[in-house]
Amino acid sequence: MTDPELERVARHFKQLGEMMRLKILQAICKKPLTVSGIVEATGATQANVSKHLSLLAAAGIVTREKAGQRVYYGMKDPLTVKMCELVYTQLTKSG
Amino acid sequence: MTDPELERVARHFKQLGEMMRLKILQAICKKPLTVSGIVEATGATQANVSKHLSLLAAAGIVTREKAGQRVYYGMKDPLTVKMCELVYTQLTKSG
DNA sequence: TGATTGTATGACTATTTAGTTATATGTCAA
DNA sequence: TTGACATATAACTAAATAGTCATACAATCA
Repeated sequence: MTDPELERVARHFKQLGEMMRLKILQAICKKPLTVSGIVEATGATQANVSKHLSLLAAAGIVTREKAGQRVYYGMKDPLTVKMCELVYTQLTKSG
Repeated sequence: MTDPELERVARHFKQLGEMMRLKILQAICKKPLTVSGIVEATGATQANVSKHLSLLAAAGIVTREKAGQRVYYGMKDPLTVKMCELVYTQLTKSG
């Protein structure tokens, strides 16, 4: 890969390198949730969740769909969840 | 996953979320290289490469093997390279 | 031994960014 | 309209960390 390509891949991984964001992804991995739903699921503040969702959406990791005054966020690519599981089993395997 | 588990997964992804480290991984993904070999391959300074390698080793992403005064670093798990490729195709797919 | 080479590390700076607070924006109901 | 609710964002603080420079440590060779 060229440097710009590596840069993009790194930026993608960086988004997955924050526990709060993984928590958010875990909350929406089954089905899309509203921001307040995610707030409730994660226990984080609304502002913090909203900020993380903006980053995740900008990175193309989550989808965003307005429904009235609510906004539903969902997983864009099932591969992301798979990757988290892969890393998890990889970690538990090596102790 | 529990919070501590998510924390570990996040920490792992965070290591992959830096271009310089991806560059290093790309350099050693075929076969292990010495630190100076990686320095040459990446163009980074020796101190910087060494620091990143310490982090990667601590995260269990690379292997470390001394051979005389040289130290060979290699990929610990081929899955890591697969993941990078997955993200790359995922990104190029979505533009 | 001393000199040299390969690797690691401590101290420092600058940058990035997670989280908070307060507020703005947008949407619906009465 | 007004009021209530849902989401986004600006300003800020504090913490983490990439990169640099100098130097320490370790292993080899003359």
